Amino acid sequence: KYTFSTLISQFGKAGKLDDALAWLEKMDHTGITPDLIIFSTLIDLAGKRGNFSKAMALFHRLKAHGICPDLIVYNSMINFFGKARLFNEARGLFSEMKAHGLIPDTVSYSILINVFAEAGKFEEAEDVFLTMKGEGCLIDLTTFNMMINVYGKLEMVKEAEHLFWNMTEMRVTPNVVTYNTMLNVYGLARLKGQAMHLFRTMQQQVGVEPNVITYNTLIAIFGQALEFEAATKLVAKMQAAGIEPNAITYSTLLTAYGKAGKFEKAVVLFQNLRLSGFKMD
RNA sequence: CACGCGGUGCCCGCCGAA
Repeated sequence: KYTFSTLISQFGKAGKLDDALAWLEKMDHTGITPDLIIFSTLIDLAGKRGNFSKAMALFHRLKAHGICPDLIVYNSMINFFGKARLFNEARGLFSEMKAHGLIPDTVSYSILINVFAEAGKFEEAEDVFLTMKGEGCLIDLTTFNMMINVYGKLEMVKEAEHLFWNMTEMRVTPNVVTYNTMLNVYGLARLKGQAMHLFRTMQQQVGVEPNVITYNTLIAIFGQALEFEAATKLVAKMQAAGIEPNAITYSTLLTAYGKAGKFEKAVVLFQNLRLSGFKMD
C-alpha cells in the first residue's frame, strides 16, 4: 500500500498524470484501497491541467470507495467547478460539504470568492466575503488580496483602501501581491499619482521587493496616461534593479505605444525583440 | 493519546472563445 502510494504521488508530483492514473488502476485491481490523499493529489493534478471531467470522475470514485472527501478535496473541486464556469455546481458542492458536517475554512471561502471574481461576478464575490465575515471566519493575507482586487475591479477605491488599512490593524502584513494589487486598483481608477505614491512607500517596506508584475503594472499605468517615454524608462529601471522583463512587459509597452499613437516605435520594438531572440508568446 | 510528514486559494498586458 505504501509502495503504491509513494509511486503514485511521485508520478503526481512529476506531473505525470497518466502514469499516476495507470498505477491507481493497478492498485485498485490488487484490492488495496487508495487513500484520501492519493485521490486528493490526483484530483488536484487533473484539475490543474484543465482536465475537469477526470477530476470529477476521481471525485466520484473516491466516494464510491466509501471515503469521505475532506475539506481540501472539496476546496479543490469547488475551485475546478469555478474554472469550468459551473457556478451553480460550485455552490452546490459548497453546500454539500457543509451538509456533511465540514466547516468551510478560510481557504474554502477564498476559493469561492475567487470563483466569482475570475468570472467577473464581483458582487457575488463580495457577497461571499460578507458571509465569510459574518460567520466569523478568519480573513488572511490571500483573502485580503483577493478582495482588494475585487473592489478594484468594481472601481471602489475607497473600499479597497479601507481593506488595505484594515489588514494592518488585524496584524496581517501586506506583501508584494498586496502592493501590486493596490497599484492596479489605482491604475484602473486612473489615479496615477496615488499609484506612484504607493510605489514609493512600497520600496520602503522591509521584506517587500518589487517584482516583474510590479513594473508591468506601472508600465501599464503610464501607458494609459499616454506617457510612453516614462513607460520605456521603467523597462531600463527594472533591469537595473535586476528584474528581467518578460513577454507581458513588452506586450504592455507595445500597447502603451499604440495608445499614444506611436506605431513606428511599436514596430521598432517588435523587430528588436525578434532580432534579440526574445522568446515571444 | 499527543505531535510531526504528503494533497487546496491571491496580483500584471494583448489576443482568442462564448
